Amino acid sequence: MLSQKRHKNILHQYGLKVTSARLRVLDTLMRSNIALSHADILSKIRDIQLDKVTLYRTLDAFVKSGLAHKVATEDRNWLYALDLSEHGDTVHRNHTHFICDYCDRVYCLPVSPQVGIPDSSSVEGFEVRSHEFRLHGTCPQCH
Amino acid sequence: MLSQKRHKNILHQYGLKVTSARLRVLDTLMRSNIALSHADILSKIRDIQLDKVTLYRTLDAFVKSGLAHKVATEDRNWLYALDLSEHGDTVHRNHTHFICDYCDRVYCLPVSPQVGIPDSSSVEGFEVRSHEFRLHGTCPQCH
DNA sequence: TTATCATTTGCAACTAAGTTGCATTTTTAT
DNA sequence: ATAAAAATGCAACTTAGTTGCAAATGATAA
Ligand SMILES: [Zn+2]
Ligand SMILES: [Zn+2]
Ligand SMILES: [Zn+2]
Ligand SMILES: [Zn+2]
Repeated sequence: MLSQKRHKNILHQYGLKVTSARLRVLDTLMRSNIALSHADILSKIRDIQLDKVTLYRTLDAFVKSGLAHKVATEDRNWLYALDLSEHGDTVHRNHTHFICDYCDRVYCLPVSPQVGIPDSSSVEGFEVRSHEFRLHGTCPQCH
Repeated sequence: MLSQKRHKNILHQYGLKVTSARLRVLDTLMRSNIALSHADILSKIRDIQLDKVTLYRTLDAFVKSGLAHKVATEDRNWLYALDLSEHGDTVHRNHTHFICDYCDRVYCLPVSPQVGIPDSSSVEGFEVRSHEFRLHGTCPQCH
C-alpha cells in the first residue's frame, strides 16, 4: 500500500472520511483488474481487522459517493469495481462488462466496442437513458 | 387458463411432466409482458395451493429445460421470462432487457435494436460468444 | 383400467448472506 | 486539546433460498 497520499486524496475527492478500513478496501479494488465480491475482498484483507458489516457499509459508501459501482451477477452476487480508470479518470456511466463463462470473472471494459448506443427513438415506447452491455465468453486468463 | 392443450404441448416439447403447478406457472408467465420474480408469481397464484419450494423447483426446471431464462436484477432478485415470443418462437439467446428506473419492471426485447453485435476480435484478448444488452430508462407504463 | 415406477410436491428444519441497533472508537473541525 | 459527527465492531436478528424425506401425482405399459 504505497502512495497513501493518492488514496487519501481519492477518498477526500468523493467526500469520504479517511479511515484505515476504507484505505485498505480502496487499495484492494485498485489492485484488481476484475470486479470483486464482498467475500473476495474480505479474504484479501487479513492483515488488519475488518468486520463484515464494516465492509458492507464501506462498499455501500463507495457506491453511494460514486467512487465505485456494483454489478449484480447471474448467481446473485454483488461485485464491486471502482469508477476510476487506471489513470484516475472516471469510467463512463455506460460501459461494458465482460463475464467469463469459465471462471466467472467480471471485467469492466471502459468503452462499448464497435457498438452503436441505442437512443430513445430506437425502442418503441421506451425511453432509453443509459445502458450496460454484458458480453459473455472466454477471458484472457482462461484461453 | 383457456387452451390447456397448448400449455401441455409446450411442457411436453421441453421434456417437462405436466402438472397443475407447472401449467399454472407457465400460464402466469405467458400472460405477463414483463419478467416476474418468485414473489410476483407466488402472489399471482392464489387459487391453487403452491408451496414456495415447488415454485423454486418449477422455475429451475423451466430454466434448465430452456423454456425460460432468468435475469438477475440490480437488487439481487431473479426474474423469470419465457424463451417464447408471443407467437411461440424461441427468443434469440442474445437479447435485450429494458429495465425501468422508476418501477423496476424488466422487459425482454426480442432484438438488439440498432446495435451491432461485438465479435471476438473487437475486444482484445476476450472471446465473445454471446451478449446481453441492458437498457435503462423509462418504460411505457411510467411515461 | 389398473399396477408399477419415476417424478413431483409439501412440509419442516436448516443455512447463510445480509441487516439492524447500539455502545465504543476514530476522524475532522475548532 | 475539545467536542461533534461519523465510522466501527459485535451480537442479535431477518429472511430468501435450500435440503431431506414421506406422501401424492403423473407416465407407461400390461
Ligand atoms: Zn476466465
Ligand atoms: Zn463495471
Ligand atoms: Zn416503469
Ligand atoms: Zn429476457
